[in-house]
Amino acid sequence: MSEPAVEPRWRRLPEERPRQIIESALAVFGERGLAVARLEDIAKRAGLSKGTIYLYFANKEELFREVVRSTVISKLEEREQLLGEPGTATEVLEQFMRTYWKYLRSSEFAPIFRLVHAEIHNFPDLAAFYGEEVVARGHRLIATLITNGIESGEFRDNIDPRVAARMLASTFVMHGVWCTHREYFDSVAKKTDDDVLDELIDFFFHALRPFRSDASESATGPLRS
Amino acid sequence: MSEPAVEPRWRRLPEERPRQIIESALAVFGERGLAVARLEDIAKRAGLSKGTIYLYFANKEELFREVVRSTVISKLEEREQLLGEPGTATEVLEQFMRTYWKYLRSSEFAPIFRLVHAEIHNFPDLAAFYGEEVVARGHRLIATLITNGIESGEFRDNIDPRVAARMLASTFVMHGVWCTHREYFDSVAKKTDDDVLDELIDFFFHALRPFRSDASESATGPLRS
Amino acid sequence: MSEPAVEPRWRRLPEERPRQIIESALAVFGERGLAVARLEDIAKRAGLSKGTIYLYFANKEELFREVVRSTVISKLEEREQLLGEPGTATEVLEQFMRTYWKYLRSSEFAPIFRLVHAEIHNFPDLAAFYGEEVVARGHRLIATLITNGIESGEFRDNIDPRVAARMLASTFVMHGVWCTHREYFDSVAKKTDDDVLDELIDFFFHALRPFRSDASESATGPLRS
Amino acid sequence: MSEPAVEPRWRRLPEERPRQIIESALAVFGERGLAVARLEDIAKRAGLSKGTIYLYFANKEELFREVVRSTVISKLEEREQLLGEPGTATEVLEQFMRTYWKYLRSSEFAPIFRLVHAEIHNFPDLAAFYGEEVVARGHRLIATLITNGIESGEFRDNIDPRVAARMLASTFVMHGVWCTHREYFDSVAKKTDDDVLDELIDFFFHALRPFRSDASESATGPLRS
DNA sequence: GATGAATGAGTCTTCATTCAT
DNA sequence: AATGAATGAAGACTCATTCAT
Repeated sequence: MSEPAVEPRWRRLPEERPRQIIESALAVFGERGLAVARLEDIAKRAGLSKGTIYLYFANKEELFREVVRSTVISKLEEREQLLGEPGTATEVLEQFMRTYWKYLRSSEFAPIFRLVHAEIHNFPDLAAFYGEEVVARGHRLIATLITNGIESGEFRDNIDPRVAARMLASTFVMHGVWCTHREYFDSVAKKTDDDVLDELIDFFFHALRPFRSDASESATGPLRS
Repeated sequence: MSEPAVEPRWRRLPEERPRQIIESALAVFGERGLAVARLEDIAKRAGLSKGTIYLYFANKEELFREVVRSTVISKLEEREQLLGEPGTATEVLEQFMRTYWKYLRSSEFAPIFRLVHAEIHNFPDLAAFYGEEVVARGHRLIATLITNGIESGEFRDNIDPRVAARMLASTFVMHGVWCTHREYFDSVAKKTDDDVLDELIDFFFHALRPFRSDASESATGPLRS
Repeated sequence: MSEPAVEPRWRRLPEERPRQIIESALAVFGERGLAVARLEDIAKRAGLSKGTIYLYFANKEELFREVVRSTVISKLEEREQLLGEPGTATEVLEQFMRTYWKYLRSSEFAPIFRLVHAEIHNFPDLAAFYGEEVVARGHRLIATLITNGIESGEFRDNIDPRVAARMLASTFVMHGVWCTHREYFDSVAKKTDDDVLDELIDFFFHALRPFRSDASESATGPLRS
Repeated sequence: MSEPAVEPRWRRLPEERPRQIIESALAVFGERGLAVARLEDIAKRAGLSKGTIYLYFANKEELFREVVRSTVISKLEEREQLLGEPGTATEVLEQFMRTYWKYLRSSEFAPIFRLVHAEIHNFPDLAAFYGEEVVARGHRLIATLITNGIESGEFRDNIDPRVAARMLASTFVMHGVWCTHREYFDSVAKKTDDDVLDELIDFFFHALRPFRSDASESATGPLRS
């Protein structure tokens, strides 16, 4: 589970296959959901035939598990590396927000979000895995970044970093979802991804700064757009 | 197994049937998802037989549409009434947050959230309906409350009310989801719903207030818990 | 298992269905074997559609179990009634042999024999059931008839009735099988069922009688045919 | 799982392959039946890979034919050699019964019996082959032995040797089957193979002897056990 | 010769939908 | 209006067979 992203499942060989299938499955599961997705479509999209999937995954459910696990795991390490980056807490946090947003806007996030929220109900082990390794671990990372800022005096000290971390994460995630379905949500309909990111960054630095400031370097202008 | 699933005290009024079915369907759809939910289970839970559903709904999909629509609509009016309430913007906004949170923690919200996000791809019309009537309309309501506060000087004036509304809504919604699955998310695991609500209220008033203040009446204590 | 032949499986109604299906299944299973038989063929032969079978039987295997059980059970009681019949031991035993032979030559026996010997391997519970309720119980019945004859002096007393019962049963069963596939077994190819029955009866009375007799009433002629 | 299933000491001679495969196939077919047996299991048991079987047999069905044919044929010659043995008819017949019983109790007989009776419908050519080469030929052999005994005055002369041969064969075969599944058949449950053989021998010499005798050399004791 | 990955036809099984009662 | 038996289309899964290496 924490080994290199592509565990040799229960057969070996064309080292490509499992990854090919998982990618294809992520797309199809993400579009249709676990129950509606057809193995045949996954196979077709991967350029394989139905039966081949069964050479690498015991069944549909097991494939689903691997899709969630392996897609999620591949993101975990790189995220943590931010902690070692040089710069002020403000700079590092802003960098984190930009990276985070990029992930939330990537093609990987939307299907995973849908799958997790739609199906994970029926997979308690996956839910526990996702809750701990993705959500909680993410929150702890953000909390650490904020703590750094509090200690350096960049952020106000009357805030619980863990609470603030949740505020940040929740806001970013929901905005990611809304932006993915821009056509349905007029709140973000006319904004670009970058507009929205700027709003998010502005809002959080305002909320975190010890004093109100009408102008600042990165979150420069007033929020009122 | 051959008796009616629920005690047939008095035959319910026929006009109640559709509502009965929708309630039952919301529960079952919410638990299993549209694709996996079985009409038979919905019927059984409603104390009816499979065929009866077809007397009131054209098919499974149409039933699903009605479930989302009618569940959602019933919430819309009452929400808007807040605008007429007396009190300062701060008081009204806090009241809104409490009401909102109560809804997010009710048994209705989780299934609807799951359904909408799980099936959104397959029901563009529902997505549009939900996006406009629930999300956008909600955002506008919040934005109005915030605008009132800005105009009264209670909130800082360098903020876009519509942006702030989104921040608030996104935070509340995601926290609602996390609290629903507390067992998997250690970030909120040890907190009660009321704890979390207090954090949310605190955070937002801090973010909205024109000047940093270390103590305030409603969001009294420091955020650091 | 010992209730009236047609247990109401796990749904009720058209009291005919289960029996219809079991009869059809006996034929198809008997022809093709459990693995090769197609549910669809069973359904078709019963004038039903595939899905209907699943209203009465959980799956193919369970249907198979019921086929063996119910087909076999229906024969059990009537067989035992012979014990109460009037007449000399010789007369009753001959009557038993005639009845037994009739059953072995009926359309029910061949498929059951094939099924039992081909498939029962994989169903230890069925094997135990069949071994006890059919084979052992049959042997005990025959042994009782022979014991009666020994006590009356009709049969020789230096024979173990239980051993003789097995000899009789084994001979009858195998001859039943060979006669069913007459086309392949020239040993019985040119004989009618009645010829073979006469041979069986002759042989056993010769083997059981205390003294050699060159002529006798029922098993009259010499065995040499 | 990726090593050759059996230790690859020396590569076996290629000419052995077909025999290897047939032996393995007999075991697997015998256990599972033709339809359920998987080529892969046969290959694994033979220490080969699936594809290799196709180098020697056109397909599964052809392999099955060869299994039955070759297993059966190997027994045919040795059986016939009994005819040339020295000794009285009684001695030779008893020797035959012992040899026959040994075969029936060997690991080869049970699977072949099961296969033939299970699949006979689908392979008329095999059925004809088996019926003639095994059953009929066996009956003729026994009939010859009995004829010898009649002519020598050892056996009674009012018996049709061909009929008696069938009686003997049927009894032995069914007892072989019952003994193979001792756990399910209490009639033979507590007896050893040798006990059963003694009973069979006793019974047949009693049935064949011209006069009742309470004691005899080979089938000495009374049958009553 | 030998391998085993890949294929896809063939079946079981489920369940939305229909309809006679 | 209500029922629930019956239908049959749809999809997961297996495994004999092929074929590139």
